[in-house]
Amino acid sequence: MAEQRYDPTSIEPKWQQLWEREHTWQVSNDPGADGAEPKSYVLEMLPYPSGEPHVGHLKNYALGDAIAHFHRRRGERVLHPMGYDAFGLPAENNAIKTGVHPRVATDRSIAAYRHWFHRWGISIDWSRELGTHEPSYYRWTQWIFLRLYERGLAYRKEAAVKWCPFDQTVLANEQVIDGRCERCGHEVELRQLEQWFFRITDYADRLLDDLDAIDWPENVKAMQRNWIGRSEGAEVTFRCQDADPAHPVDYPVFTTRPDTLFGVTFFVLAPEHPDVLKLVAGTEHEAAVHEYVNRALTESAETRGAADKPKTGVPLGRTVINPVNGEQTPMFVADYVLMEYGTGAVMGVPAHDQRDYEFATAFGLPIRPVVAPGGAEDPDVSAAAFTAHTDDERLINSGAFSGMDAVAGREAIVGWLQEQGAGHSSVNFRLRDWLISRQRYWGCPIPMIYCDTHGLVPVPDADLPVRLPEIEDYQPRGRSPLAAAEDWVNTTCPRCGGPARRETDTMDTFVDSSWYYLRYCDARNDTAPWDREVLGRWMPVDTYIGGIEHAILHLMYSRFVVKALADMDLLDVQEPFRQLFTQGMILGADGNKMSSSKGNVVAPSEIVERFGADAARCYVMFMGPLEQDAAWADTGVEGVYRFLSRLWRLGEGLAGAPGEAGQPAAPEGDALTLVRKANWTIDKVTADVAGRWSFNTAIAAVMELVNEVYRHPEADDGARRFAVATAASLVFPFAPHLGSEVYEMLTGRRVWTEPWPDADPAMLVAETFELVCQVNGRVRDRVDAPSGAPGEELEALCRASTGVRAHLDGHEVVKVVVVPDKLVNLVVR
RNA sequence: GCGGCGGUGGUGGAAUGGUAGACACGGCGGCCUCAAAAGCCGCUGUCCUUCGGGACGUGUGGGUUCGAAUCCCACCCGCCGUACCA
Repeated sequence: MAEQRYDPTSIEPKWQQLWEREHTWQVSNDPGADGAEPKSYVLEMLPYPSGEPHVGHLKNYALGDAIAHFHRRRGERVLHPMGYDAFGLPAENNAIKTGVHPRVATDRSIAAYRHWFHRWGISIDWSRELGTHEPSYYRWTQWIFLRLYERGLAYRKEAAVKWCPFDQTVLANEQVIDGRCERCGHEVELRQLEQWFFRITDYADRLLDDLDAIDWPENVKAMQRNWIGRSEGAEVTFRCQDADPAHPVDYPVFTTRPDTLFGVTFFVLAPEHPDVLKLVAGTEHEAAVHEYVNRALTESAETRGAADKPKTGVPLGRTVINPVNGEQTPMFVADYVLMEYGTGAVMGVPAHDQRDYEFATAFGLPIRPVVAPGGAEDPDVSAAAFTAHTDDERLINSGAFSGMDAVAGREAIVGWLQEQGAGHSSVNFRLRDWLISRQRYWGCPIPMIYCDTHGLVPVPDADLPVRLPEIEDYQPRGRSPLAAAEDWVNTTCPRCGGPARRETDTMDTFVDSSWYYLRYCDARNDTAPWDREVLGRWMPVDTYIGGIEHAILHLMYSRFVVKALADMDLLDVQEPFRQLFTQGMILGADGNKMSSSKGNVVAPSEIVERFGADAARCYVMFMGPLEQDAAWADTGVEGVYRFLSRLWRLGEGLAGAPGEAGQPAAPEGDALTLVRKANWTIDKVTADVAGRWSFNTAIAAVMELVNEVYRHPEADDGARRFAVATAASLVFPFAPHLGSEVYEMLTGRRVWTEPWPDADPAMLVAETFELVCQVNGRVRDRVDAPSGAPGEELEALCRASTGVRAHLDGHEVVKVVVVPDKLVNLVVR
């Protein structure tokens, strides 16, 4: 007889075809008559279709699939859909290079992704598939834009914006990394342009506060908190009278340290501050200030932003009045003050702020300490003083406030300012509004029209979608390529019918992906983006899985959009993603990030062809903790393949009399050992998958069970069959084809219709256990002891063991610690 | 600076105050074979050993505890995020 071998190339297509034919993973929006099954919405971040999927995708979707399968078999109605984030720059840049329409290249990639998701056996409800570039989808992206516009949450304004000279488009703050374009790495420039924004800053407080209510990794929450950057402090008004005594001008500043107001010795405006040039017009300082401002404005964000750069600036020859003591304080312009944060003006307190200290030192300005430990009169004003803080910080040199505790002093000073009308407590955020317009072709058109008579007019809902026109030339030229599509641009005003022009910018693709998980709930609705009631049956996403790189951008934008839609009474959740899981990266075998230039890229297609989808999937789950980065090892896949082969061969050897794979009634000897091990495995895998997402140890447990079956070839077939069927059942979420195959061989049934097994509590305990015998906390022996034996009995067994007796000689036992069913520790002197 | 995470065999990792190193890779030995592949079985933290066992061992130094990889304090190193944010 020829030896049978595990052959994934015949097993896997068989099950894939069956699942496709029977739409096995399709789920209805109708919960059914009883409606008793709890829902579970399991979602992996949708892919950007480019070329073919890589191993990171394999891990992402294998991971989510295991969760989806597990929940289904625990009796939940699971929504597990798929779509494509199809608009975006890479396809467009490729079009510029090759002349191939971005839609053609994108659809080709989508086909490849779809193919591989089938080939990997991912359990997707394909009836809800979508692409964000389809008019049936982006129609509703535009619809959402219009709703935001109506609420005043989408608006146009001119602002200094980040411009990528290579991609020829503006970028959101979040898309600028270290002063460079997130996509192409080119240094960004600042440009004064009129652009579309979403008013995400209106939601800053809620975006911050609601983080406490969601089950997300701490580092992601921390990153979002950081990005939102809430600072509590005060706004304080400094008045400038000497520029034009008849018309004094007030300059408010934001400070987190109002308690240091008496320590202000200078006052600084950002180079971009609109009043800088006005203040020096016609004075001896004008030339120097002009030169300084021009240099600052042309400097790249990266150079200017360097924190270790020495402080520079020039005096304005003007003064402002410090409201707390009436002092005339000299004004400067300096590039360490940023126009985009606070008011673009800063009060300089060199004794209590590192940057102000550096500036004061460079310009010979006085340094006046106003807070000191214990109220000391002559405190340290060196740089070291910034980091040394004590519990007892008191105000000094602060007029009537001197002697007060710093915290109380802060409140007192703000209260006084408020009475004088010179300030008030205030909260400042780092978060800026979301710049969403892009001067590029391959995106969702912004549904707005410019009419000569009526100005900005929204496209009526009935006219949606505003379709992306066909164009010949994708080359960006500082304005949207859409502007060249004259037939499309020229339209009529929806209000008066007069000649009008369309908005030619497209939306940031993060707008497309900020709501796709809502559309899945009701993906084929063509009268509305979703039915609110249907949405209510699925949202929020219970488990969201993706890479950490979206910690800020996508996840913050989605949270904003959901909150805005909730405020419009269009849906009923405040947060889109209840639980978030961020998976670690798969690195190349050399431990580096995979990249074609390093030649360390692992193509999942090759792995799947050589070892099968199940082995590939199991391996990426087995590599280590899912949230951790891990380096690829070919030998690791082989090891997992070996394990699956062993399981398959066991199933093959036992197949023949299906239907008898339940737990044997009264197993003994080897059979009992196997039945116990199987139940232990059920318990372990269930806890590892449900409780702590520890898939590597779950798979290891099934390996142990398989090894145990090999170790007991003489056990009766009933017990072996039970153990092997259990292994197949438990491995199914990770290796769905093999799990299905082996389970069917043994039982004739489909494993995914079987409920997730429950461990038999009676089989989780044995009549004896290995008692660990310790002396002074060190293991000296191990003996068999009856389970549930009383402490005295365990102590006696421990004292009697040879290993312990050798260490008891001539010593007095002063204490005995007994851990039932585990160990005895004798403490001796 | 600030915030988050981590440091365990040759390697990936396991161990949520109770047997450190599960499982897997790699390595060594054996069986099967004419041979190989595949497969199966055994050994594999370090050092010492009279072969019974013993000592040491989870970044470093302290502490708490009968007992610490795990908790506490201090420090060293690494990774990730963020930063002239007033």
